[in-house]
Amino acid sequence: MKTKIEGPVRVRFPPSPTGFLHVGGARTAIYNELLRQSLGGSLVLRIEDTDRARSDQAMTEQILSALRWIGVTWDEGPTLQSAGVDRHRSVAWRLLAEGKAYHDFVAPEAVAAKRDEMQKAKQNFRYKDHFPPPSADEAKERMERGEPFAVRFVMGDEPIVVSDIVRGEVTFGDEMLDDLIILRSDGTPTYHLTVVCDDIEARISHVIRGEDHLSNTPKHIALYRALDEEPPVYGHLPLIMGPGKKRLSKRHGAASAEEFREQGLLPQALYNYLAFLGWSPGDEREIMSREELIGAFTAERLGSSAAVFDPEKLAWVNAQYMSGLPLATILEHLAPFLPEVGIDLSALDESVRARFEAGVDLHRTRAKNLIELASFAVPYVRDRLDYDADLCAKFLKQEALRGQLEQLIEQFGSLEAWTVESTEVAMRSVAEAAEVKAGVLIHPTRMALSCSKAGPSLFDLVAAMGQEASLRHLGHFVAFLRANA
RNA sequence: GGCGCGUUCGUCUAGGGGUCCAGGACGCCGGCCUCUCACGCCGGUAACACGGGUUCGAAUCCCGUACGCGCUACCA
Repeated sequence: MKTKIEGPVRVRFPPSPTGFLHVGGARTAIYNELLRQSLGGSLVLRIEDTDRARSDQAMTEQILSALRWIGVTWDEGPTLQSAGVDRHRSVAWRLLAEGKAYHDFVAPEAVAAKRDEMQKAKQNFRYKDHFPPPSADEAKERMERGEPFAVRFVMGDEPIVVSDIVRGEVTFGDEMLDDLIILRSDGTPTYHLTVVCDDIEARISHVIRGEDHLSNTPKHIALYRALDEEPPVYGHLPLIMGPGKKRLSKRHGAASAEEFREQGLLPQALYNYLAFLGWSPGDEREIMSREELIGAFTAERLGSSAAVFDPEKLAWVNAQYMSGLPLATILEHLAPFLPEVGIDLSALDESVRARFEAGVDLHRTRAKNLIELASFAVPYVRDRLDYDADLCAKFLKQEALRGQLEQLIEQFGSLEAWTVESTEVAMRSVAEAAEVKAGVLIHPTRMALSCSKAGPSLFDLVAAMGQEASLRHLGHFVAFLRANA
């Protein structure tokens, strides 16, 4: 039975600052945001930094930055899980005092040995079947002797039913229900204790997380009950896989949001693509903005089977945004990639800047990403271009071409109106006078203006470049042909 | 080993007993457009994991098998 969700909701996204924001995590964040935005309520961001050794401030910043880049917004936090350690510990003491947890003096090695033994005998292993809790007196005595101990939570034997938004009711029988450590012998709380405590503390109503936590959920529910708290509504998302439904890793291309950012993808595209990995609006829309997704999102439509991450489809979605977003938005996202190709926007005067923007607008439909777009923009701002003799080999061999291009320069130079139409008329008349097909002039001209054999329709290119820059490049190109003939 | 989850074109998915000889999208192939390359447009390719049931009728419900993934930590 799927549970219908009603708002307002209090949801959370708790990344560990131990690395980059994985696409799976990014998608979890997106669904939580979509749920919160569509139903009202709050999304709280919590940094799970209890594993101090592997966490640091830079990593946390990295994750926040990736979240902001992709366009996920949150209402509360980021709060640090590490700030609640005393609270977590006192909850463990409380459970101990209420007899819902006990002191565990068994050495980890002894447990591991037993586990291995059972594993070899192909038997199910449960801690509580082999290591009975110490009596109160024994525990007291051993504590006084200074023996190290962990705190273990008592799991009942009653089956626990998880009512999951995406999977319906999932029952866990007693084979899986085992006493679990909530406080390590060094006094630090374990994950299961901390999530439950923090979700209670933040009054979380809905926990939407990865499927890897589904089997952990009965433990969490037991903890809620032991603390006399109502468990949240759960929803476990299928995992994002690599090719062949194997675990997704860097080997399959990018696996983190940061990498896509560096590759020059638009965040709108990643957001859109990720939202569709495991969810669909039910109609035939594929390209939906964050706002449209918020309007259409319902948790009931979340899928339950694992999806393979497909960089090719992401590339297509990206291309849709490259051509569909307002120019100003493209320009904004393009800015960080400009220094790489030697463009300093602040140093450009107004006319060059206008030329640059016209060029970006003209090339955006054929650039796969922002890196490519940036390089396409170079000829619009640079005074002189460097031509490649190999690429131009064909033009170098055409002796008549130089003279024809000079004719063209003359014609272009005398044009009063510089438009797609006027330049085309001028070029065709030069071609006609020289008794060659227009293509004979069009291709070298494209090369002269863009250093490339392929590109936009030539007259669009010429119009965007403007008269002055077009003539200048053409002049340089003829000189280049002469010098290398 | 135990337990849990999953399985529709290569990939993302629609579908939830008859309207499905299974629809859309990416990819791939072909065509149109054309000064090139893209975009766009048109067409094609290709799937209900397997086996049993239930039913007049199953992609849809039930059981089993296979495969994949997850959990089974003093990791999170």
